Amino acid sequence: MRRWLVSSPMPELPEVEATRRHLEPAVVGRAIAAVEVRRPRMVRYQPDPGSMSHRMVGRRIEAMGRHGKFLMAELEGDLTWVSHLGMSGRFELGVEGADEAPHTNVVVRLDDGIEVRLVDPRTFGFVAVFTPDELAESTLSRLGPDALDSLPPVTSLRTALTGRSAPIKALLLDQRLIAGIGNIYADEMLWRAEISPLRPGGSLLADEVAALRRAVRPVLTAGLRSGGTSLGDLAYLLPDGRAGEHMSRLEAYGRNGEVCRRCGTTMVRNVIRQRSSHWCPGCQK
DNA sequence: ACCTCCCTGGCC
DNA sequence: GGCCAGGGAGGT
Repeated sequence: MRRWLVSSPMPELPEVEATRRHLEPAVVGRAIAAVEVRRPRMVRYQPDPGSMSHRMVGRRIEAMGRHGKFLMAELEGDLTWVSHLGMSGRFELGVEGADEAPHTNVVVRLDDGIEVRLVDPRTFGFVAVFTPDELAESTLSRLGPDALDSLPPVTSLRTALTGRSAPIKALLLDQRLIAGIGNIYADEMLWRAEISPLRPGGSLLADEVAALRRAVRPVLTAGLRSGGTSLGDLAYLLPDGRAGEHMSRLEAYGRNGEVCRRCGTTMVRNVIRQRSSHWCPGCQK
């Protein structure tokens, strides 16, 4: 199981997007035949948790979307099946009756016998099915623009950061500002933009905001290339123990005590808002 | 705007 | 045996 932690990153935006691409062809157009909730805790923010299965069974899945780190399947009848992978969740596709991974907590069986399985040891992830009203009151409606698909222009970002005294690292993680940036990739973006995670958001100069903005897409797409690859064949990757590539490509996250690949300074780690930050005091100002 | 909690497996 | 990882909700 150590292989999972080493070779495959947390389910941040690139991994969630890879999941969406993996699931989409299997689920869109199919009807839901059965839902099995083995860990009730995984069903959350649902007016009546027991009703989730009832809301799902018999409905066709019309589309598969993503906003930030949330996955959304549009169900016929104006319902939205929302899921979040938390920090240890993943979706697996399997044939009914075939081997399943430990911690398979929710199983959604489609009308062709394919199962969509939510595997999540730490159960920080969740699923729910919302009506339009419930969706409008949920966290999803308060998410900022998606970091990958609709990153705001520099001027909007500057406005959003004006007067903010919180460290830029904390603001990057605030899903209401930009949706989809998690702890690993926030550190990568700040390294790339050569900005210290401790800098108050409002202190960033115009060209620094621009540099940070320019760092967002490359970092996420790099993660999508390698993380997506690992995710796609994860079922084979785990038993074989083949190492994924993504961790070795990170420039900041987990590199405290190691030498910065840009300037040679020893990198450091400190805790910002209860989250670990990894950065280079030599070139990140 | 901040802190605490949730949860499990890996690791010391 | 105890600590650590962390996204997001809830409380103050």
